[in-house]
Amino acid sequence: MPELPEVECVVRGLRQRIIGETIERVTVHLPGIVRGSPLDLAEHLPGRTFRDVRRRGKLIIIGLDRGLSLLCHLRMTGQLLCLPPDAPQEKHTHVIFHLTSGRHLRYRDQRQFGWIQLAETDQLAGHPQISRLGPEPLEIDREAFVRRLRTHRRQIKPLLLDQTALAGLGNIYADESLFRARIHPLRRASEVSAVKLNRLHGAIGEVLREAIDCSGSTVEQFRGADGESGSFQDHLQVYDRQGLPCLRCGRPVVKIRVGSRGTHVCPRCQRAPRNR
DNA sequence: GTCGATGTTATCAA
DNA sequence: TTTGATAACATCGA
Repeated sequence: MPELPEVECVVRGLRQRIIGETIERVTVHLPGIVRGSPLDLAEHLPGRTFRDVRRRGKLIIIGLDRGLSLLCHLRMTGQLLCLPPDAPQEKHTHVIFHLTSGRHLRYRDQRQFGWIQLAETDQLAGHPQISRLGPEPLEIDREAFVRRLRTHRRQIKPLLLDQTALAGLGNIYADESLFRARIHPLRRASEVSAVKLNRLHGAIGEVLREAIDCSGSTVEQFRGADGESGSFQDHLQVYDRQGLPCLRCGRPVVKIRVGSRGTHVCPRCQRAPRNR
C-alpha cells in the first residue's frame, strides 16, 4: 500500500512528532523485522535523540544524534505509528521504541515484509537500499525524465515500477499516471511518443502531489504516523474501477495483468499496442 | 476447506 | 536486456 505519497505523509507526521524525542529503550517482538542484529537496536539506541526524518523513494530515513540513522521500509503493510503509551497495542506490533516522553514509536506489519535497519549516517550514500534508487519523480525535470525513460525497450508500466528507473511509484500511482497520460501500460517505453512522455511526467507529478495533499490513499489499511487515514482512494480514476465507466469516455475500465501485476486501463483512452 | 488475490521487492532461471 | 516465476506472510472474499 504505501507508495511515495503515503510514505511522504508518514515522514511528515513523524517529523512533527518525534524530532527532539529521545529513545529510552527498544523492545523487539519479532526479530525477523530487523535487518542486521536485532540486539543492536537495544544496545545502540537508548539515549539517542531523533534529529530529522526524510524519505528517499519509498524508504524512510530517520536521523539520530551521534552518527546513527534508522532505515525503515514499509513494503506492503508496514506502519510506523507515534502513539501515547496507553494506546491499545494492536495486533502485528513488532517493534516498540519507548521514548523518554512516555510516547511510543511502534512498527506494525501484518504481512511482515517490511524491515528496520540501523545504519551509520555517513555511510548512507553508499547503502545499497539508497544508492541504487532512480531519481525522485517530483524532482526530476521533464527533459531528463523523457531522456531516461525512452532509452528502455521495456513495457512502460513495469519500468515505472522499477525503483532503479524511478523511485517511489507503486501499482496504484503507476496505473493512475498512465491513465492520465493516456498511455497503455503494455507500450514499450522506447515507442511512446515524446509528447506522451512529456504528458506522463506531468501526470506523475500531478497525481503524486494530489495524493500527498489528500494524506495518501487508504486502499487496504494504510495509516499515517498518528493512525490517520488518507482520502485519495476517493479520487482514483482507474485503480480498482474495473467494470465501472471510464471517467473520461464512459467505456468500462478493464483489469489486465502486466508483468504479473493487476493493472487497470481504459481500452479506449489508452490504446493498446498492435502486437500482443 | 481451497484458491486466488493483495499495495513490494529480491532472486533465480530462461 | 528483459521476462516471468517464486518466495516471504497474513487476511479476505469467492
